[in-house]
Amino acid sequence: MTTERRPDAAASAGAYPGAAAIPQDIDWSGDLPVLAVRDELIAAVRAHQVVIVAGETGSGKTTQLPKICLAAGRGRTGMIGHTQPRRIAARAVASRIAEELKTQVGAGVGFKVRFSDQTATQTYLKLMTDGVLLAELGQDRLLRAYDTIIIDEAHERSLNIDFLLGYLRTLLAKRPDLKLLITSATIDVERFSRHFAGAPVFVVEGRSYPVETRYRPVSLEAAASSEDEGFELIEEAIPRAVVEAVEECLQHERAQGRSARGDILVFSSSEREIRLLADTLRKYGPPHTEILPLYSRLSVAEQQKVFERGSGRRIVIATNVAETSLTVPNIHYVIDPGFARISRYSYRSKVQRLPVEAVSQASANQRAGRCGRIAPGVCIRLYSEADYLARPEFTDPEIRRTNLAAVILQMQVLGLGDLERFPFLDAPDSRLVNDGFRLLEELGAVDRQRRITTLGRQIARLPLDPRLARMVVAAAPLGALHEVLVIVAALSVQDPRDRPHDKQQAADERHAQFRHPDSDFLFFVNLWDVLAAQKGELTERERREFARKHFLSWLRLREWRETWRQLVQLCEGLKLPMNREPAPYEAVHRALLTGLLSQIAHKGDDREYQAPRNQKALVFPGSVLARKGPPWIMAAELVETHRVYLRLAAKIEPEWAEKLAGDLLKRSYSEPHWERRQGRVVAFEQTSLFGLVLHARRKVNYEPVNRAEAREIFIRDALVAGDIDLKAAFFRHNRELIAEVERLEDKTRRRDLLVDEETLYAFYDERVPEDVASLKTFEDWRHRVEKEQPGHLCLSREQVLAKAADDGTAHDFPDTLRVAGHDLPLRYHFEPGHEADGVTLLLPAGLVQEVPEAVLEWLVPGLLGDRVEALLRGLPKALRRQLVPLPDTVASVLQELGPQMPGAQQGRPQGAGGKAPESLLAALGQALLRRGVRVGASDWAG
DNA sequence: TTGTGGTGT
Repeated sequence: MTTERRPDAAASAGAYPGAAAIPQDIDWSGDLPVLAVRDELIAAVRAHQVVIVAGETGSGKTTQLPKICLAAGRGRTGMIGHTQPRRIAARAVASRIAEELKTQVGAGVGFKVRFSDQTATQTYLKLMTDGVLLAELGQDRLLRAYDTIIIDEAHERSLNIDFLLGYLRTLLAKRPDLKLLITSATIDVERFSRHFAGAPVFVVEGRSYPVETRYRPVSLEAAASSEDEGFELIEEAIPRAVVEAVEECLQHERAQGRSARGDILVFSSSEREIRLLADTLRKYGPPHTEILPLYSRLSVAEQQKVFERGSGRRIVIATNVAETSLTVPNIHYVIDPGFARISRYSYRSKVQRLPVEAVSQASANQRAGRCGRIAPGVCIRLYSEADYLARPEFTDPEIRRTNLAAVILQMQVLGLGDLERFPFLDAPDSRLVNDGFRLLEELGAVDRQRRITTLGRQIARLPLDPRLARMVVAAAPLGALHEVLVIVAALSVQDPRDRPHDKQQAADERHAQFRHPDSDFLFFVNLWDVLAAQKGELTERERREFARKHFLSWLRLREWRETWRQLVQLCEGLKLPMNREPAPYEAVHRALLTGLLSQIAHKGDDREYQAPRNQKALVFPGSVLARKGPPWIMAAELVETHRVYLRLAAKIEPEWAEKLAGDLLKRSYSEPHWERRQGRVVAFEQTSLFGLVLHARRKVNYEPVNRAEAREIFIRDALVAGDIDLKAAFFRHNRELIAEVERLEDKTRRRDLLVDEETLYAFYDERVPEDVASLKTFEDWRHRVEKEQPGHLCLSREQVLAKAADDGTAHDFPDTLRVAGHDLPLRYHFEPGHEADGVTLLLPAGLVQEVPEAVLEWLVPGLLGDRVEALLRGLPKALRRQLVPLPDTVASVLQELGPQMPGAQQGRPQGAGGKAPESLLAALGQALLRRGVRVGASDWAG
């Protein structure tokens, strides 16, 4: 780790001690192509602010350019900063150049990568990763620590490089004293030149041997009949073609009469395909040949085999790791099927995809170049020349195919303004930019106006993916910072688990003891606890042994620990308190969920999960949840390969997501209605997040949702309909008033006496304030208002009566009927067709015998008219005709019948005990007879 | 039933 640190560069620009350490004489020995143009380069550096140097591997540009800069007088007012895409390269280049300049690494020449700063005050040449230079922008906006900057391997076009090239272009005007050198493979250098106002380009020969390219297109005859051509190609046709190509290499070697065997490098697109090719080659390939897989995730020991020279011939089957990151020694032949997995972020599905694609011409050439380093080589391409020529010249730069949230956030912090106008070499797709902002908004790092928030600044200060940084910030208040830092550190380095192909089961068994049944994340916490406990107890040797036995990569464990340590320090700076007690599951996972809101999924049929935006996904088979499948999960990654996989997952409760989602949560309401028991208006709420329904039908108080509508429902269904438990005088009064009118309606067999509901609604609507929509708010208001106006809510008789009812009602429709000396209650009901329609005498069983039927025929005075009219209408036509106009006859007959009603003299009908009453039909018959119409008993209908 | 390769305040 760091021993010395430079003082603040900007403040000490005048007192830069590196210049004094620069050697007087530079050793130019060594036979490197770049030295042929050394003097021109020195002159160019002096004359131009920007110089582009294109050269292939072996040109010596990486080691000689810094020296050329020194010779051109650079490094005198600030360091020469020299960036590399990879840490390993930064270290290696630093030690090579330190040796050539006869200084020590960490003295005149230093390097700085994550976790290791080997620079000193006298350092005049600083190797670093491009990520480090970017990070330094935070403290040193004008890069005053440097008077020269070399961006190496610019053709790789990583996000870091593209950002740096854009930033440096803006910086050149502000720092006229700054020199910039850009090196690249000999591809597309004109683009770089144009980007920097026509900077001069030097093309330096690589020192490599000629490579003969042979095109051997894969025969797809066998695949033609297959339904899945891609499958056929990868599973059968390519392995077959590779076997043939290997044979061709061996034939070539025999024809050359070479004594030493040459190794063969086969490019492959994935671990799976490597296995497939390896199996095929072991079966059908040449005997006595070592087959070596090579890919980044391979354990260190297995990778190391590639660099240990064995005795026999070797065939190395490698992913793209061998195209840029690792140089496989002794390669005379390259076999290139022409495919690679390319990471592409889909702004539409918000998913990282890893499709297998045909590689670009640039990539194919880079692959071919891998066999021309020690001798003339042969590259066999398993595709046609026409295919090659039809391919894109260059691989899409990363900025065109990745999520841009981190870059956007960085630019916001640096105040670089509008990303759309930033001078990128290739402008990012605006849809990717929008999606980057969308993610930042989801994380709360920017607001709706896309301005960075306080939270965003905290996130930006952590050297983490924004999602992971968000988790860290959330963890402290939840008392789960310790666990979350352990997890986040693990997620930001390579998985420390080794899983050698031939010992998969053993590895899985060893790893199983650290598993948590519901969460892949807690694996890391469990493992961490065990490793932490060992620190005081076991020697390093014992701990290494433990790691080995448990299929854990010591190197990656160290990276994990160092990342964690760095994060712990930063959290202290951010004043995020560390928990001492272990955090419960919920706290840890709520914190994680803050960064993974758009990566939740809901269990569907079978093992399939429904992920956001209507996507089907599967839990990655290595997860503890792969078999179990709880209803709701979140995943650290959502990657599409053969399927969409949810990798590193944990069980969650949908309520956690609901609470965290804020404005992202969509709520819809249905069926708002009054609930008497709750005394309020409720509705069913449906919540959803990114199209996933978190809760389908939850009963909620509707008042805060839509107060106006809730109030209307409250007035209509509670106050007007009377469906409310109110012990209030006004309410009893109003109910009684309404009941009275309703009784009147029943008696008079009409439905137009009570005012309609709208009128009653209007009455309350006028009085009840806007903010009253429930029993409680209503009562609170009523108690206040009735102190001033006690009758404020009382309806008057006029207000409930639609028309004035006549005053004869009490006589015409008595409430009781006097029968056999008893006042018996009468019930009125107006509902034609109903059993109880009309008037009903409630007769105790004991009195049944005492009531003459004749009494009942007469009904009550108010109904007698209708009854008589009905009887007359029921007469045979011949009789009826003599009674027209019927209404007149009814009116005049009633005049006579009225006084004859039972009990009419006393004002009340009478039953047995008085004079026996005459039957209605008899009385009516008499009345009609007086009008000259004789009605027989059989003439009465029914 | 399984993922290309890097980088960091």
